[in-house]
Amino acid sequence: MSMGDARGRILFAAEELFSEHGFDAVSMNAIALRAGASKANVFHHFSTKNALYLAVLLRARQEAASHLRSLEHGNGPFARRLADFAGSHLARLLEQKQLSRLILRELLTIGPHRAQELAEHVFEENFRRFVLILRAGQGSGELRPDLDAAMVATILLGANVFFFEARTLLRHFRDVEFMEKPEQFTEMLVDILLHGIGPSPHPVRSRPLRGSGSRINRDTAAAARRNRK
Amino acid sequence: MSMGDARGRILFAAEELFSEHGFDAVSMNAIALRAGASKANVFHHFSTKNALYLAVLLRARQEAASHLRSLEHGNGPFARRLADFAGSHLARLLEQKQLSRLILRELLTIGPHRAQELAEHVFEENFRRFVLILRAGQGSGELRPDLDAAMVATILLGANVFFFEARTLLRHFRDVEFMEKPEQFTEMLVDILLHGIGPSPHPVRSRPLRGSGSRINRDTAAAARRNRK
DNA sequence: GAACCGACTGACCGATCGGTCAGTCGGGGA
DNA sequence: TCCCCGACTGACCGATCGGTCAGTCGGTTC
Repeated sequence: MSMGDARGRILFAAEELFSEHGFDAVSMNAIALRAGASKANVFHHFSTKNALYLAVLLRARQEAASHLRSLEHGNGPFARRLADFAGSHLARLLEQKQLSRLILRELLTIGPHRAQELAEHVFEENFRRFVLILRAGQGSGELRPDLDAAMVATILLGANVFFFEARTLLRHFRDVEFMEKPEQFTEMLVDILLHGIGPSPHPVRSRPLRGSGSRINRDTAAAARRNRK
Repeated sequence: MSMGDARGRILFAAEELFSEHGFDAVSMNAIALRAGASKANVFHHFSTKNALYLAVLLRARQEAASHLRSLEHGNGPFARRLADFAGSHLARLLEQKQLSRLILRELLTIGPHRAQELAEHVFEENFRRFVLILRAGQGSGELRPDLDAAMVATILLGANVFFFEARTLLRHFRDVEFMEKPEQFTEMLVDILLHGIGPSPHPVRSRPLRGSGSRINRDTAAAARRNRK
């Protein structure tokens, strides 16, 4: 929790508050209080409120980029890589929920100009990497070649993001039972995607992902977690 | 633009500003200016800033509920109903982007308590209605019975919401070509879902989803034919 | 006409906002 | 020893915040 230097504590407090309440709802005084510093000291380390916000955002981006870069381990079968990616991505959203919310908030606020910058410098690299995985799957015949790979990527990411951002809502729906089990969500998501994506004339449902029985393998998410560390 | 009474103009201005910048970033003065009224008059019609915000939010909810209720016309084949639902939902997100953003903003802010209220009073009804459509599809054999219907609903809604909220970003990605054509997005989405959802050995592929057998899915139709053999 | 109404306004309130400033303090280099 | 520098503070600034208030105005009712 408490980092040694005040600067770190300020950044941490700002990250918490900004992600929880948004930029305008958080005062520099509140940040200083939570960080255990004086307001003037906050301005000593960060020249303006906006500079502090940008510093927090920068950390979020770097964190996101570095983490997603670690997902490149993939040489296994396509289904496995897909499940790994989906599981890791969702797990990361949930683990770093403050940063995730921060970025989702940004998404709602930014205009076209900042969007382009954000797209090019931060997200496109990861998105493209994912798309390339999918294209590789198409090339090797493990994925329907007529599909738009970016489309598939969008669906998968969208499902994960929606799971994350609407989870406090979905949790209350009678029909929803998977909210407390992200791994199960990932598993079902990949199952659904695969059988829509699979190239074979018959759905590949009978073909096991990892050589176990006909049921969708229950431990892909666990495998993803294992692979990550 | 200009509605007759000042109260209406205030509500309209508030809706614009709140959805664009968020609650805390908008001052009552700004709302009054945009509405062409004095700040005191705004307080004459709405006792507090929060009351005004709630009034805007209430309108958004009612609007959302009434519109989704109009989607219940469904007696056609399952694939058609699914495409209709997805298409209408996405179209509505894009048409009413101010209200949509408003609600997405709320989702990021609310705590568990307000979430429950919001869930029960506004969204669950629509969500459940959609789930029932899916369950009906399962009952009539048009949809894989082993799937969690709520899960399928979440994926579809998530894809649409993500399309909406990330569209300023996605538009800049080289791999993404469908951002300017929501109908094409819906079509591909439903295609992917259907072939993952269809009952196992022979997926039900209803003919054209939308009235005209348009050029739209020459690729996907070809793939469907390929998959069938 | 008098009495009353809701719509509406400008001037004003205390609180809080982001940001500044002069100055205190402790540690390290000369 | 002196000096300097970065971390840090409390007191303070003008601007703006949400909200109040006394009062004006045009229309309706008796």
